[in-house]
Amino acid sequence: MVYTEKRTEQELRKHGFKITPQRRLVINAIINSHEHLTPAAIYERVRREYPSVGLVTIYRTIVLLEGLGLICETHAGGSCRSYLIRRPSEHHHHLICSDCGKVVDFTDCHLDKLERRLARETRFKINGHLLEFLGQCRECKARAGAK
Amino acid sequence: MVYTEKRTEQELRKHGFKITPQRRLVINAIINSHEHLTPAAIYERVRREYPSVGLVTIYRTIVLLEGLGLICETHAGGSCRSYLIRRPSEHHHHLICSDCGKVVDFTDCHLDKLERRLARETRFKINGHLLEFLGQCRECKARAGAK
DNA sequence: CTGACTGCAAATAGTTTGCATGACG
DNA sequence: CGTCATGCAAACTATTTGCAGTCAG
Repeated sequence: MVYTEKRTEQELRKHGFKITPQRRLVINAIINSHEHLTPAAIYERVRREYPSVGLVTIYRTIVLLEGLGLICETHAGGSCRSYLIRRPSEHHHHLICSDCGKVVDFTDCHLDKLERRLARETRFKINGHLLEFLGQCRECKARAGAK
Repeated sequence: MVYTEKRTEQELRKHGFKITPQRRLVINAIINSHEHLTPAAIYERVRREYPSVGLVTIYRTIVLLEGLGLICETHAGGSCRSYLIRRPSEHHHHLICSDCGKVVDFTDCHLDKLERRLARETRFKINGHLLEFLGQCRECKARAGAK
């Protein structure tokens, strides 16, 4: 947790960007949520601590953090503009709860073999892939069942 | 090709929707493109044949076709609102060229084992997944190399 | 100090809705 | 013929840009 925060700030400094309270709050909002947040959701959270913040700053910070590879977009859960903190840089994927938005990361997708086969068959040069699982987490499953 | 078109129209009729020239053109535009098309791109193509069409109709038709499962969204290639025709309903995925937008479908993702393991470990009920590979097709690779 | 960052307001892009007219079945 | 579909205009939402003042380094 604290580590991720430190690392994110270090990365900003390393590239010559300034650490402002607004940026710090955006980073914290994303780190402390285990869901994927839309720009509006980030705005709302940052505003609780810092009411004068502008939505524009949220957008600009998102672009910045994404450019540095510190956060990443999710796709499967509705909005295509939802963001998550990116844990240290290994390749990873998400399992997303479609009810509450909770996200679980996993890293071992074993797609290399498939990727190689596709590359061979289609003669594409494959640069990457997007993999997200969608489902219901334990709690939401229970809640839905109880109804 | 023709088959897909017929099937799409049958499906519309089956659900009580009317076949209008506009709808036919939207369907054809999506079928005949081997790229994923944004609403604006579909609009432009339909307009060539039917200049009085409204962008609104494109949106409404997209929603309709998507609701019937006849087209599907792509995610990996930039815009999150790009559509492809969905070949008869088996589960499939896309390999997308990030330069020209060309799409190759593939069906065998072999993710069942991974899905079961994730479900067991996280206690999620997994409902589906999104998998897209991104790369450069043969032609774009050659063109890029030649430069 | 000074350039980068912020917040406001306004511009822009993308999408949806209300309503009168038109056309498929 | 009745109803569903269309197209226009207008409303909305989401995002971006210009600019003057502010602040981190």
